[in-house]
Amino acid sequence: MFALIDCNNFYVSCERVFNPKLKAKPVVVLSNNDGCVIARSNEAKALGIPMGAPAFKYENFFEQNKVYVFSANFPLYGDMSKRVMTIVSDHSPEIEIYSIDEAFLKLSGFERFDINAYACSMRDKVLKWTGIPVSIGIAQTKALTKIANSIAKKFPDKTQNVYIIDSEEKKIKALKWTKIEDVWRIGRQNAKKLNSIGVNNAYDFTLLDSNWVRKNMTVVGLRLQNDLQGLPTLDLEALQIKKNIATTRTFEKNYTEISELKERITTFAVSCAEKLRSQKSCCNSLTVFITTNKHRDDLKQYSPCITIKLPFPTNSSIEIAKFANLALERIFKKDYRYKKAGVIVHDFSGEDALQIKLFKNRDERHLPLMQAIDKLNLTYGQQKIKLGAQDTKRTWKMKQEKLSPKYTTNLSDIITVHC
DNA sequence: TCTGGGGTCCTAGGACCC
DNA sequence: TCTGGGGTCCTAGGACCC
Repeated sequence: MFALIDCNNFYVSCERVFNPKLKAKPVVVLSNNDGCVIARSNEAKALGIPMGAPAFKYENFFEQNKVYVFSANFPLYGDMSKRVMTIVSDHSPEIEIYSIDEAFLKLSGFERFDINAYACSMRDKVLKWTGIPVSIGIAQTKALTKIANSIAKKFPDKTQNVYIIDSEEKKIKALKWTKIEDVWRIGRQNAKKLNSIGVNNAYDFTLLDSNWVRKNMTVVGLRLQNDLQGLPTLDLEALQIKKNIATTRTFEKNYTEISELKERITTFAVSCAEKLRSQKSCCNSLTVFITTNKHRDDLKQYSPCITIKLPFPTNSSIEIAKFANLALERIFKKDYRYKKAGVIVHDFSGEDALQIKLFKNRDERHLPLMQAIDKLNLTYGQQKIKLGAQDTKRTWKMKQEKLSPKYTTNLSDIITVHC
């Protein structure tokens, strides 16, 4: 059997742990730049606020309905996630941390266990030790645990947030209950395709001819079908180092000059290089993109993107920034209003695996220099040491007007208890 | 005025090889 | 008249996830 542990309305729950007056109130958390809604409490969902709602369109609505609004506080959520995962990982030697708020467990050798009692005690322990409520779904396969989990979440009174699919009848009932567009790994495009041939729920999907599924939904769809039928096909996946690292941002205003974009691209490149160094990788190629505002159909659109191969693997901020700017120069065109840009690095090799090239080699002096910069930034705060091409006056990163304190990761934000 | 950010996997098609 | 067959590698783009 597999189990899926999923934190309920995770970001909202994190805010509630340190701010109890938010309990039973509508609460939403906004994306970076306070752009759109990325988490909602049950009360906010009941008010009809959709996922991804643009915040500016809902300003009045939030006020009228007394909705508590927060800017995303990722240091807090990341730290709370670590605490939850530590507890969860005590419950099985085989775990896959699937996202910031979800983990799969493999329950091998639990045949003689009362799995329900085991799951309930895990749920209680996480709540008591971290304050985060979780739902747990258990079934034969990963795809079925996803469904079990949504049942556990949807019917808290009946399930106490723990649901096990352990019989054929329960499986069929659960599959019939799940709308096809709500199935894990069925996105908008596939749902449309399936609806058009009369497949409306997960059960219909399991009955489809597997050749049709293979042909129209690739092996991805076929694996999912097997898994939903109860045939374990998707296994736990080991934690691996990243294969891509990206830093992308929407700007607070439109940029038209290449000099402005160069400053942004340099900053994004530096951020990618820092992330590369933290996982001890070098990149061999990078992609730069810039784009105009896609939500404005009255403006001229231009969204170029370019990938370049680097002459040698590197994780030096200086080198990566230099190549990213060369790439930018090749795609930039005048007379457009750019709203967003990004740098993505890929094709990684290990930091130590240096390959000597005949003509161009990386500058070995960069490595100790970068180590020194990383150390200084760690001690004195992010971005204290910057490249000259970055805007040294720019101290803020993005719009975060409703940010809660970093209760668990910043000593000056620690909560005070009055006895 | 204002609409997020960061990932993974798969496939088709081009370029190349003998 | 007629122009093979079997590979590999790489990349862009689509679809999906949270």
